[in-house]
Amino acid sequence: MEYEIVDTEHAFLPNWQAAMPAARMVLRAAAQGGAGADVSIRWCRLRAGESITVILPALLARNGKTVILADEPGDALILEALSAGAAGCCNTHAAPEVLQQVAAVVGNGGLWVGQNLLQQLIGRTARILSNQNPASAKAALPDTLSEREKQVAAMVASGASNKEIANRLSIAERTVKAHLTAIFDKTGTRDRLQLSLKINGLKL
Amino acid sequence: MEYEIVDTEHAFLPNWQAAMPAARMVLRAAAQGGAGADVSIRWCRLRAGESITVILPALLARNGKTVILADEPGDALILEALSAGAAGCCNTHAAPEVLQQVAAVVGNGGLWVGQNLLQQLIGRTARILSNQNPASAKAALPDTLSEREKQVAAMVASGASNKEIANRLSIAERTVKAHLTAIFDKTGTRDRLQLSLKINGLKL
DNA sequence: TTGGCTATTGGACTAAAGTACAGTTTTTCG
DNA sequence: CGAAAAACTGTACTTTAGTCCAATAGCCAA
Repeated sequence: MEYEIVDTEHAFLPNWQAAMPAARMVLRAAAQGGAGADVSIRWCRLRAGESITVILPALLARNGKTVILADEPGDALILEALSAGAAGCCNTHAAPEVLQQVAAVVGNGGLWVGQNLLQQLIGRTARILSNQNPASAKAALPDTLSEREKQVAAMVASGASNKEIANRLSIAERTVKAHLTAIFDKTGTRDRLQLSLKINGLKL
Repeated sequence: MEYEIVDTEHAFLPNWQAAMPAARMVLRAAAQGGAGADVSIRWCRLRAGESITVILPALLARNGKTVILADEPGDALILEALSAGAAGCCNTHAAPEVLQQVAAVVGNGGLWVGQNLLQQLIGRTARILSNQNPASAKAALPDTLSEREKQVAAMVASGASNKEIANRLSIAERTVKAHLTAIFDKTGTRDRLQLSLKINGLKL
């Protein structure tokens, strides 16, 4: 349960003190090199105007989870942080209870996302996902595909090779190819990768 | 800190017992009417095949937060639950630690979303927000990849063939293959489709 | 019954993709 | 400068993918 706070100056904010009195304060310069001790969560403060991509990679190379404490957290910033590998991103001046909450979630292997952003994410993506996530990929496929073809298409979209599909469906690899030819034709795709992108909603 | 568990039959599962021994068990029929007491979180079990929209509205009309305990939680189901107003959705048989985690998050006014789904939401929305530009894809790649490799990887992930990549980068197709071999090695993928899924956040 | 659709498979082939081994040039950095 | 990493390319090879032509068998509806 070792916490490490990384910042450009050695100032321990009151809310940090309250949330994690035992945390170790480290200057950002010092945090770059060396093989960090057994830190479970590394809190890195991101000051206004700074870019995540500049400081995050060096931190991720070390052990433990990384949480961004942003002076000016915006949805875009949070998304960027999470995409880049951070386990969470919250306001630098968040209440101690919130920080402890974040620590609990991240410590258990979760990702922390603020409620505002989460609501937005859900609203924005609900329809896309409910129709086009790999699990229910079949639903997103054109009705022109037969049942068997949808089945094969879904497996291709999730990364299976022809041989794997053949084995799992107990049919000849040749048959898989036949289905695929029909699928490419009906869906207007040229190969399995294009098909995957289409099924997964990443391409028009 | 009053917990109420709503189910069709009066069976207290072991993991529930462990996570919240003081919870009150209520049959679904009884939970529909009346002005519930001061319940902070209402856990409602959703059995296999049942629809959320049928049982959730009645529960939301009452006080407290509602969390769905799903026998067969899928991404689509979870989204449906959250969209419909639930504060979280997790597996009926989730470990006690997870349930307590959920309770903590929800109790503090948050929404609880599983990590898988969250990763997907983030990946998708990040792409939407950044308008599919290659920069976002590159950011999602391991920093062990060199600049050129990230460039190639991003193009592969968007569906380009080796020849197309070679033309666009004005290098030999052979060189593209060389980069790909290194990319597969570093990312732990076996072919371009797996790489695409990984980069696009559809696969661990 | 016949025609159409689907599922299945074979052989043969072309085209990509990916690997192995080997090498040169350029860039980066101490 | 000199070492190391990255970028680039070649020949040759194995493995998948995808296509073409052709055929058998089951199911359903006009």
